[in-house]
Amino acid sequence: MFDINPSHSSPIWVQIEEGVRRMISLGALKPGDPVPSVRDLARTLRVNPNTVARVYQRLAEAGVLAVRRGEGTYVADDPAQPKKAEKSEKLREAATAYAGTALAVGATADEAAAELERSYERLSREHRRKA
Amino acid sequence: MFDINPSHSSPIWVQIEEGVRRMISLGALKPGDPVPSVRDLARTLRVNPNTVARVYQRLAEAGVLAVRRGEGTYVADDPAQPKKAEKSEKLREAATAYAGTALAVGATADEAAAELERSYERLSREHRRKA
DNA sequence: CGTACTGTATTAGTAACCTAGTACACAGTG
DNA sequence: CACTGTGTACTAGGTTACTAATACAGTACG
Repeated sequence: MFDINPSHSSPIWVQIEEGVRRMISLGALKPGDPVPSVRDLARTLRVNPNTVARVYQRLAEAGVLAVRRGEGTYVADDPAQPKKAEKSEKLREAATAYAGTALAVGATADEAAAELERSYERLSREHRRKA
Repeated sequence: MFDINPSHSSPIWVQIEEGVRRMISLGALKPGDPVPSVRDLARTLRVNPNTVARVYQRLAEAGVLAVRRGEGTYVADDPAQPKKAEKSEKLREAATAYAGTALAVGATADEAAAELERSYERLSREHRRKA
């Protein structure tokens, strides 16, 4: 599936939410596909079921997942994409954070760009592998 | 100086520490220069003095700042740079985080790279302006 | 000396996040 | 029906990050 870093500063539920969205963006999860049950994913990621449940609820509310109570949770038929404005904002915010730490450790723009490319490659590959 | 985002997921003290390191990396703060007093910076950034004090202590311990108790805090004569290994690790971690959210919002590698470049530009400009 | 500025230390309180445990309601299967 | 696996709800507890208030210690200056 994907990995979680409990010692990372960003909350676990955010990491899980992004993980699921990535899987869908990359096509590792397609419309109609079932996602792991709350308890299963919690066990796999070694987190509390409540944390996963919260993410599924958020994603269902956002139109990304469809919940069939008592049966399971599935990728929505037409999974909602972030609105253009929201996408831009989040992208800009994340880019600022990355540029900020890159500058703080004394990395040049080229070094930062190269490392970004490698990360993109790696994440894409990992998700496609487990599709 | 630089900006702080209290609603951001990363702790305020991390943002401050990175901010100071950026200023030094970019030459806005030079060896021997005084940095704002704990209380001054705290007031400017609208944070608690203890938070700033903690950052200064960490940076002093790391060899980036030199504290002259009762007098003030200054950039070290030869401010320590992160070790190569540490630099690589932090860069990779930050790049992974950025690539992760970029993929989650459905951004292409090109879009992410372009946004990164803009952020680099902006941060560099801001710091040089206030040097 | 006294005053005013530095950094430092200690204690207490608040909020967010996560964990843990339990219980309930719905769907599928035998 | 019983049984199992779904999502959901609720309460309680711990940890971490930050705030708040206060006090202490060193330096500069008049």
